Amino acid sequence: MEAATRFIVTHGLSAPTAGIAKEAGVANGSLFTYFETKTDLFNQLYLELKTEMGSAAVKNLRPAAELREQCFQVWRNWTKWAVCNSEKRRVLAQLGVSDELTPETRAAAPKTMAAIADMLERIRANGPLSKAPMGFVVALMNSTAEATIDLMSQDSTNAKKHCKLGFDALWRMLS
Amino acid sequence: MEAATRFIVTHGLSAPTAGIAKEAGVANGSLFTYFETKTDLFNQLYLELKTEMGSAAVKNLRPAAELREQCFQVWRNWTKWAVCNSEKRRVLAQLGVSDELTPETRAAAPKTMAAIADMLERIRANGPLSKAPMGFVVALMNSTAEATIDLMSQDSTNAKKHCKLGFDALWRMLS
Amino acid sequence: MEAATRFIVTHGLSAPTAGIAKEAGVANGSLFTYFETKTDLFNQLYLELKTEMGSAAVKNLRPAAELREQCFQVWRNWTKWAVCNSEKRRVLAQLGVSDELTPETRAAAPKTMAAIADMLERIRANGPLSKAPMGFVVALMNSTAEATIDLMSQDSTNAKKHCKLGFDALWRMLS
Amino acid sequence: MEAATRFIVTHGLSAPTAGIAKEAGVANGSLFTYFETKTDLFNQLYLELKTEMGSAAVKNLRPAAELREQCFQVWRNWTKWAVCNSEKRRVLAQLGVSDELTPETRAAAPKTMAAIADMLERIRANGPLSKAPMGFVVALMNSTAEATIDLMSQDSTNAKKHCKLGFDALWRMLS
DNA sequence: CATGAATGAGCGTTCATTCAT
DNA sequence: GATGAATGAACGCTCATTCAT
Repeated sequence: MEAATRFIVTHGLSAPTAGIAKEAGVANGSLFTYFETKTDLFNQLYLELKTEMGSAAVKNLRPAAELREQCFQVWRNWTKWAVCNSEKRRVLAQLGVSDELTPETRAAAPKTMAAIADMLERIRANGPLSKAPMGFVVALMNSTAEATIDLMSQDSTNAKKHCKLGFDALWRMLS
Repeated sequence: MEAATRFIVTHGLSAPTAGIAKEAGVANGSLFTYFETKTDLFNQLYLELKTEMGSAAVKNLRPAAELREQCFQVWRNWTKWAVCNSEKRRVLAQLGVSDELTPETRAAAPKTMAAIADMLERIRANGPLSKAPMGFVVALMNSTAEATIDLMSQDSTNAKKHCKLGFDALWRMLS
Repeated sequence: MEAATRFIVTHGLSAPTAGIAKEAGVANGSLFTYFETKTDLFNQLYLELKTEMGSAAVKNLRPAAELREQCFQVWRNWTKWAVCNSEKRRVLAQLGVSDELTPETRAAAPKTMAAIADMLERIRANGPLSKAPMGFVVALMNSTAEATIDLMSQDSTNAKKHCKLGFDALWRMLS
Repeated sequence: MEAATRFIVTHGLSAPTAGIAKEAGVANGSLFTYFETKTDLFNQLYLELKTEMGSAAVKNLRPAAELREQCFQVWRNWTKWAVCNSEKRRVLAQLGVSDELTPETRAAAPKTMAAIADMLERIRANGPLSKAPMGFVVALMNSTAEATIDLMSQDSTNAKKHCKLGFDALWRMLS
């Protein structure tokens, strides 16, 4: 899967399975010992990366802390992971918009970020978006994060500042 | 190009050129009279759709009006166009993340929304994002719009309300 | 199709489509311009050969002649065609037992030999097989012909004699 | 080999060796401890089935009995075995026409039915086929048997009657 | 310029066979 | 001897692109 991530970053989702196998140092046929089809590989990879990202985001989370502080912690974790794992993030983005993901995968994806959704739910409840659907709020957070991560990656010297900048923007929206 | 849009929506970016040609009612070979390669078609299509969207967004814009009102007008135009032209929007999204777009195309894309960028520039100047790079602000507006449009499409009965909801969220971020 | 026949004779039904295409002097992809799939090619080829054989068998048939004479004429035509077109016959045999033929093809096959079946029907009516199902009588004739053709091919010097020998055996069975 | 028979019936001769091994309850690699190649397995299987059929056909044969009666006994044995072992018969048929059988196997095959050939030889000697090659007579008997077995299998209620019907047809040819 | 048959490189996948354990 | 993961050649089929008409 690491090999797949590496190879997809440079060759896109149309990367030949043979190339992925080679990158992994195995014969092309061997790939199909582990994944029934290329699509299957993509789906598993997507969930693995998504889960990793979700786990990274909730590290060191103190449930007792203030909501704003909790959220900022998640934000810091999340953006840091994305900046440090830009390949994984890029592949995640590509897979997310591809039409290779099965409905099952799409359905399983939100569960990897359930803890964050819970937190967001509590934030939303008392703010201006109290009547907006959760999906919308999640989408807003997601896309604000994406923009922030892009900015942090482009100008990594000021990464910390940008991180805060993005979070403040998010918080203005939510509360 | 209309045919391409229609066909790509249902078949994805891997749609055979022969299929696009058939949808357009011409011979498969004829397609290559107008576009050197499939990639070329994609690039031209992307710019055309982007331009159309940009033009739609600035319709009826009154430069004399208040900034907030101007921005809301753009927002209404934009989201309405996207809801009414969901096929075009979908294709635009697919092309945007594809690795078929040339650097030239990516460079030319912002110019289609120059008027909006100008407006955004003025809004930003006096707000909390005054020190953030323009690209970041544009990305925020873009992604907020995307989320809003999704919401409006899913629940079109309350489209107007959702449009306002999204705009308010955006405005909170920007000012 | 001629090329397919030639190539299948030497390589069996597992002959690569690329080989068939090359034998035909076209690119491997071109084969699929004419036949949707390899299976499709096999089905069409089967019916073509079967039809050709059926047509050959009923050449110069005089409906006014005695039944025995008519039958002998068919027999002579049939065995001669088979001996002269041993490649086609061999491919026909291979296709006949393969599991590539669709039910449609199997259903269409008897129609190519309808005239012979009619004749056989009249012969059977007054003989010892009057109560046997037509399918059985057809199978008997078929297999007797096969054995005869093999004999004629192996020892072509006495082909004519063998042809008569086979026919007499058939006639003894039928009448 | 039983497993191979079972598996080939449902999957054809292109059945994966892995499938055959699984059906036999052994690891896929183990299959190659007993058979050097897949072709080798096919050849051995063919001879085994052929031998079994030949043995079944000559059961309870009384050399003292009249030729016709002896032949009928063989005929009854043979058709009964084939009807009761339709899987084996089907596989035998598939193997017989496949191009996997080596010349050695083809050469060894007749020996499995030597006793029947002997009997047939004596029948032929005094009949209308006295001058026909033995191979031809064997082929006739074979194919008549095949047709009869098919009929018996399709309409097993009247199996006995069909058996007699087929034998009478054969006998008319031979004597 | 329009056509559409022809091209052939390239892909995902299969499977007989090997071999380290 | 038994295992089953690993192998890699081979296959059927697709499709962007070409070009003679």
